[in-house]
Amino acid sequence: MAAPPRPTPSPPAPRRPRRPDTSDVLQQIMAITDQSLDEAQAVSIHGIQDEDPPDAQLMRLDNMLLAEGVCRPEKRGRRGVVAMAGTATPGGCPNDNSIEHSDYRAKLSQIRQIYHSELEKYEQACREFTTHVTNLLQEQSKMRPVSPKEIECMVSAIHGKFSAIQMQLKQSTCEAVMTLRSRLLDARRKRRNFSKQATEVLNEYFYSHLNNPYPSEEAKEELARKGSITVSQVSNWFGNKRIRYKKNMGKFQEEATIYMGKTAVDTTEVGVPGNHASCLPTPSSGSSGPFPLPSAGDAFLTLRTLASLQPPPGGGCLQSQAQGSWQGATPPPAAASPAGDPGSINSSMSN
DNA sequence: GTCAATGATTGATG
DNA sequence: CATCAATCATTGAC
Repeated sequence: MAAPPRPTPSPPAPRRPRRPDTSDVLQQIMAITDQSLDEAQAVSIHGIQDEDPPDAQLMRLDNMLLAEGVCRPEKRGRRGVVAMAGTATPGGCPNDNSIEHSDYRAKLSQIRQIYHSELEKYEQACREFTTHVTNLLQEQSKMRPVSPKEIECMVSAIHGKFSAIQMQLKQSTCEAVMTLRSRLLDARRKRRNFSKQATEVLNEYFYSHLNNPYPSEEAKEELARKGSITVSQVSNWFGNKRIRYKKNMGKFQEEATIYMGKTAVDTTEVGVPGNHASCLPTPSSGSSGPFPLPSAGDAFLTLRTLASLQPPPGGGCLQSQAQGSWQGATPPPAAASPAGDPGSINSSMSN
């Protein structure tokens, strides 16, 4: 209340990438043509160079455009893009993202097209202007002596100007790509609800391992496969679930009843049902009896209801499971305890 | 538009 | 590095 707990991260300021326009280019060219020859001469190569050494910057831009797959027109820019797309997704590329990625690729391709057509225009303009100026100088040579050196100087001055413009183009392109990337690829806060199948699988695991809802890496992979999500999504889900369940168990009672009943039925009726129940590895330390049964924590109060709703039909350890100490003050359960296994449904029944 | 649910991110911790 | 806790940001129901 006193102070906002977290300063809102810089708002995603809707920056509009400034794309070089043809009119922009024309203006630049006009600016050049407006210059008297003397002025143009003054801005000779070295003049430009020590004004702002473009080498390093230009190289950076070039590298970046190359990396982004903007350079090398249609020459299989795919590789670069795909590789980059991969890096933007921590822990693998979920099928889910492919939509955004194709969107991204489409837009990137647009940018690439614009970039190349602009570049082409610049180059052509540069060539034309150069010939124009040389012609002019040749005309002048009829009136006065024009040294080849003077021509050379002029030409390089023009090229210098045009490469400065090109640099702007590259810069703008880089900016555009970055913006696009942060919008589409980094999809950080993009959220899509999991499929029913996924939540089902996750909830089943969660409630059947309520005494130790910490799936091992293997279990996470299995869950991820079954729910068609990524392992990190599974981890996120369990992280959220544990906390939210702990915070407000009352709210989850119904859900718990459903899923615990489900798994109980599954396991009691068929033992190992036709499915691959045994494929889901028990939690990292699960099978070896992870939990010292608590002396009835607060979990008991809410879960008592469960117990009455769900009379243990032989797999009656549901409720004791649910009192697992992970809800308590000492969360990290991974430290295997010597205590006997209260009996997770999976391990006890499927064994 | 409001609001709860929920997936993702972040910073702290061991 | 996995997890917790707080928070953000989107979704979907109303």
